[in-house]
Amino acid sequence: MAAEKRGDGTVGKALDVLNEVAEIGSPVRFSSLLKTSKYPKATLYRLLQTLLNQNMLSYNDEEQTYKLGLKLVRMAHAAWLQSSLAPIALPFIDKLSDKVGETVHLAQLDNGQVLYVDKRNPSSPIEMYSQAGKVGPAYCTGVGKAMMAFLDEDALSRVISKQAFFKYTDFTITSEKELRKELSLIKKQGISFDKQEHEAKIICISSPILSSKGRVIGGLSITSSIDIHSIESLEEFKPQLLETSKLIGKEAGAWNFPEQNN
Amino acid sequence: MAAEKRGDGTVGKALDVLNEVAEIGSPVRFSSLLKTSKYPKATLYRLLQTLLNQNMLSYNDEEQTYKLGLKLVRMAHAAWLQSSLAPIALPFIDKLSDKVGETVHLAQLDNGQVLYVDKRNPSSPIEMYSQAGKVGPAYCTGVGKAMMAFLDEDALSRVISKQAFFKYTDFTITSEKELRKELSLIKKQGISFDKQEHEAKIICISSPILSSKGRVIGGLSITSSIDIHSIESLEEFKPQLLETSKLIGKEAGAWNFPEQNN
DNA sequence: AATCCTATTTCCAAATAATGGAACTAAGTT
DNA sequence: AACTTAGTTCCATTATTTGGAAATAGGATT
Repeated sequence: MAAEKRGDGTVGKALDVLNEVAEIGSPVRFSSLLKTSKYPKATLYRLLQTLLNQNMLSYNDEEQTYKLGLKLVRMAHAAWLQSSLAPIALPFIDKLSDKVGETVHLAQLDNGQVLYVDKRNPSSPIEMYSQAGKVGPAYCTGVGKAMMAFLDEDALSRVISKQAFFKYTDFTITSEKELRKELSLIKKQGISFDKQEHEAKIICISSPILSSKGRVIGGLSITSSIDIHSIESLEEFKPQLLETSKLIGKEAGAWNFPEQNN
Repeated sequence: MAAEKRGDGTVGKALDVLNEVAEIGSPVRFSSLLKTSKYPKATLYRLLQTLLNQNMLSYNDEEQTYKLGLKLVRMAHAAWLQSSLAPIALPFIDKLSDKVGETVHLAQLDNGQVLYVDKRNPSSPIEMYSQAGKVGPAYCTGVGKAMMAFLDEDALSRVISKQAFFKYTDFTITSEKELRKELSLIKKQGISFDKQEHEAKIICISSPILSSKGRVIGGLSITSSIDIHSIESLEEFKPQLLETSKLIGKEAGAWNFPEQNN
């Protein structure tokens, strides 16, 4: 279900194809791409060749498959440095991670999803799949809900419209109504929890990172497992979490970090 | 000094502009880009608009500046997963890092440079700037030299021609002749060292990761500082380093990891 | 408040590049 | 040898890109 972009000419089409390859997530053959592609054979073929030339894709001769190129990894590092909260938040996250000894995530909202932009592991990490660059759902993660709770109605409804409300676990929120109720509670409390809503056994406490004008610029969370913590014991991190979020927000202001989100 | 790609039409031009923004490394204004761009005003303008539309760039209204977009961070995560050695090498690197308690880097050659694709920090990290996605010079890093040493002459001369031979420290190798001498020594020993050649005080021991056919697919290093280790004490890691590299090479074979490099 | 900058954005006819149906090639199958 | 399937190339038509120039916006200066 690739997003359709209107009217960006050839560049748009090429990036469309690139996205398709990214979404498939594993090396793909031409014919396989052709089946789901909205472009005719010759066009798709040429777009792939161009992307290959540009090192945005790489091609495996033996298997005749295309996959994303390393050039993207390089570019993304630059993007991460100049466009994410991570470099600004780095020292604060290090400190928080040291203090609490648990997994810490830094996230931003991107196109209605949670984009993790940094992560700190404790010395003995719990098994969990997340990394910088990974995206996750907003409606059933701690950071996602924390950020949504502090959006203005306009931005919020845009974000909500993009939620899939897939029931990952028995505890996943699966309707807009439930979600909005939860969000207003979060806004009151200033903090959100993930009570095994996305992954079984995984719980977290999160807070939004707000700019000086009160606009959402990111989210911060401390994650653990029910084998180690209860929601109640996670709640003890609340002061440190809020303090760190505040410091990051202030620092971001000093760096003129932009506030818009979608 | 952006790489010129000829003949990829509009897509090539757009990616060229994207690269330019990436290389500048900080938010840029239109006029600033225009000065160094090979495209006329209106063309550059439209290319930027297209990239904005596609979320490859983001625009700061107040400052009127362009920077790389978060979409790149998302795509790169996918690229990292499907095109780098990192996912394959992950368990082996974790284990090595645990055993030696030092910083471990996993790198690949990309366009004549060292591209770091993964990194493990010890519990008490030394101060050092490197991350997944970061690139570094090949001629003066442990992993760079280890990988170069095992290239065939054809690939090697291509890579050497791309080296800048900038003198980072008093110990940096600054000529092709010196480098080739060093590389043949490395090939004999099966291991390379970085003796403060890139950053003062930073030393490392590295080995190449070879495919079953003996072709270079990556490099692995254990890094430390002269405050903690001598070159001699780093050398004690040699067996573990070689063992890990071998295991990763074998695993990569099982996964059909491609062997080409430039 | 009028004028002059300078930076950014829009316009449009000419130039160029992209398109895609169809034909072709290569590699495997019956 | 005939047939299938997958990938690549061709080329006249069509659509997009191009870029000089003009318009606009936002300061700064008088």
